[in-house]
Amino acid sequence: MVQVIRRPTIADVAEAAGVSKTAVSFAFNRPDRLATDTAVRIRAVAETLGYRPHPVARMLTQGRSRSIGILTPQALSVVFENPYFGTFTAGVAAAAEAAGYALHFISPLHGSLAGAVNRATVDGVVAVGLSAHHPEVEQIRRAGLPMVLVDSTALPSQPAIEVDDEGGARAAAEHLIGLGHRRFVVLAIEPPDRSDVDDPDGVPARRLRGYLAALAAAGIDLPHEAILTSLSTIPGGAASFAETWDAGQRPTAVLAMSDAIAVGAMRAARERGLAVPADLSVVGFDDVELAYFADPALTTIHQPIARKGEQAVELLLAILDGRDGPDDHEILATRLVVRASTGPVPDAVRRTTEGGASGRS
Amino acid sequence: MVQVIRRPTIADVAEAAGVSKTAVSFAFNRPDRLATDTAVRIRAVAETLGYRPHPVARMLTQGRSRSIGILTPQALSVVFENPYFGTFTAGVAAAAEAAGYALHFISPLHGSLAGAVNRATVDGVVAVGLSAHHPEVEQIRRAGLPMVLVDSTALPSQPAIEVDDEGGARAAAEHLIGLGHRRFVVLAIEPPDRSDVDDPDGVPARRLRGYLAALAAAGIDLPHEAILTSLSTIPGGAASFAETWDAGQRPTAVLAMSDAIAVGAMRAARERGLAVPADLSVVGFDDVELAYFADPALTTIHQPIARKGEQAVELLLAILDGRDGPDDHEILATRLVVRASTGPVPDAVRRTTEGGASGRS
DNA sequence: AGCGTCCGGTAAACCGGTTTGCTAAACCGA
DNA sequence: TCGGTTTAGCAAACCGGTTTACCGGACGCT
Repeated sequence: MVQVIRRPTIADVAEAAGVSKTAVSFAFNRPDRLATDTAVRIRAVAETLGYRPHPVARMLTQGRSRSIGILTPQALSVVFENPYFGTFTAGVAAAAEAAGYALHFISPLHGSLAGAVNRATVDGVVAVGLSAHHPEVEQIRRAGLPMVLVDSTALPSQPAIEVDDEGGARAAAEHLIGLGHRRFVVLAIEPPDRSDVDDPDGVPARRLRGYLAALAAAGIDLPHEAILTSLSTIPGGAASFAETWDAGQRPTAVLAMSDAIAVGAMRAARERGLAVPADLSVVGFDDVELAYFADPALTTIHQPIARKGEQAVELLLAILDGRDGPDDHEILATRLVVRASTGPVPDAVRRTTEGGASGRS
Repeated sequence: MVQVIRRPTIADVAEAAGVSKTAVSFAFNRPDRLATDTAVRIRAVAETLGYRPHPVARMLTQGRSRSIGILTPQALSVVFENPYFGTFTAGVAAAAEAAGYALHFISPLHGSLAGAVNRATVDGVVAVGLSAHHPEVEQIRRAGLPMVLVDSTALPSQPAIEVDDEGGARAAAEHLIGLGHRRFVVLAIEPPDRSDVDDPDGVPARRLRGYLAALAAAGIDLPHEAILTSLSTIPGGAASFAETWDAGQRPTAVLAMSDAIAVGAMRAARERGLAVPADLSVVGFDDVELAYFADPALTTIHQPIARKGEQAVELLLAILDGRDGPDDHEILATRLVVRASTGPVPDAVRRTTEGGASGRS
């Protein structure tokens, strides 16, 4: 005969202590409503029974879960490989913990982000990298779940934390132009979802606009084939650079949309006998720890990653508490950090291309 | 007059469709129990009302949350700063997502891990870096929550995924000893909780045992003051090395318990005019991406970080499904990866200390 | 003594779903 | 025509808590 272990319920405790369920509930949540010794006795009984209030039942009555969701358009297993996300999450966690909220990660389960959201027991959501006109976003809004967008242009009615990606990208390109470079290759981030490839609000599109604006201002044309796309990983960046180089393109400077891609490009370049920055300049984006410790240290665009996470949660909590409306948009600044991966265009190249404008060899 | 937006319940849908709550529930969960056209009609009504079943209510009746918890003894904001954790989490997420489970992070809220656990709506827990005899662990077990331990020696009755930390540490020390080093400093990881400082099952203690075993076998004594402790971060490692160096100790080799600490030590060493590995050899632990891209590339002990996360979840799910008992222990291997941060002991030092045994100057 | 308050505690409704009988009508074969 | 089997749908119980409304007794005051 198997001893069935059933978790004790509030009714079990009530019976064992000879009181009502109400009394047990009060003993835990409103001890002032009970005589001190009664409350103590009830808690003692509960302790010996190993009782702990069922969190789900508690949630149901209170209507709050005291946890917030992080919505990612990609599987967590890929997203967490990116150190950028770790830093962002640290910021999110700092603000959430300070307010006593736990973190719940929501990623497309079995391909359906909407389905995952419906399963999730959260009071609100921070969505990262999901554009405002995304169908999922619309569905979540309809479900009445408060949400703050990150890394996506804000809609008027949709709260969001914005970063000046375009300005940062412009600064990156201007830096290289100032060093005399005129043959570029852009290593872009591949959007997680095919449908987002041309999303004008997405981070890739915003950064591309910044690059192109600076290049155009300098009279430089960037041919279509000088824009390569890959996942924001070191291998992804390496593959992109390898593809363009092996196809015969001979850029002197690489505009990478993430530090991971930049480091991958440097690796692929080194494998092809190129010295950075003597033969090739590389500038990344994000300024993660990797950028500082890469060899050579990576020139990149700094953005306040952790701060972004904190702000998103703070805004979300403000909305949850009714302290703030959905129309609060803040734009965080970016800035160029010059390290060792960028330098003047090689003399040999300068002589052959003086006045040239193409990124092709 | 404010329009109060109340989320529609199953009763609202039932009324609007002119059926019972049961019918609505069946329309979603057991369409075969209903006439096809009725089910279709009900779902249409639900759609126009914007109804989605309340996940908490659903959990309550089904008794499952379809999410698993990650228990960390430190605040998430510090834990996520560590790239090691990102990789581990990626492994956890891969296995969890494959099985349709979401991830819920549980960290000590307001200092109480037990309190946080009680709030959490999870089917099971993966606890990282929590020793089996920790009071919190005992409490969770009593609460009947299935749990798998990681980075902690297993108790017979407590399922766990183990890594051969001691063997790895021994290999690290033997590598340096083989290069002729005899003056060491150990940069240890500071346990999150003061009460865990002397936990013999913890990762720091296991790695220290490995170091000491190798040193003892070579007849080398490690003085007490040659063991420094810090958080497992780059600044932490830098501070530790600075402290020991500035106190006058002159080691030729550093045994760092994590790659982050190792990189921090290299940084502090460089600031003090030391060349790695010419003047100082450094070996890390974990083999995170940082180790590969550090300058110089870090010699370290590789452990299968992501795989560890996957295995932990797989074991947990097996227990949840009743497919497996709590007595399944697997020990994952570690191995030395030699890169550029270690080299032979400097000649000058060798001459002066031939036969010496101390880590002091 | 009589009246109003406070104290300690309880019964029952409620949160929003799922699941278990049960019933009435439709269907079916002999 | 009639008993037996499906079929379609419903009422009510249930999950495990919280919260509201109420009640009896002790206390304090005039």
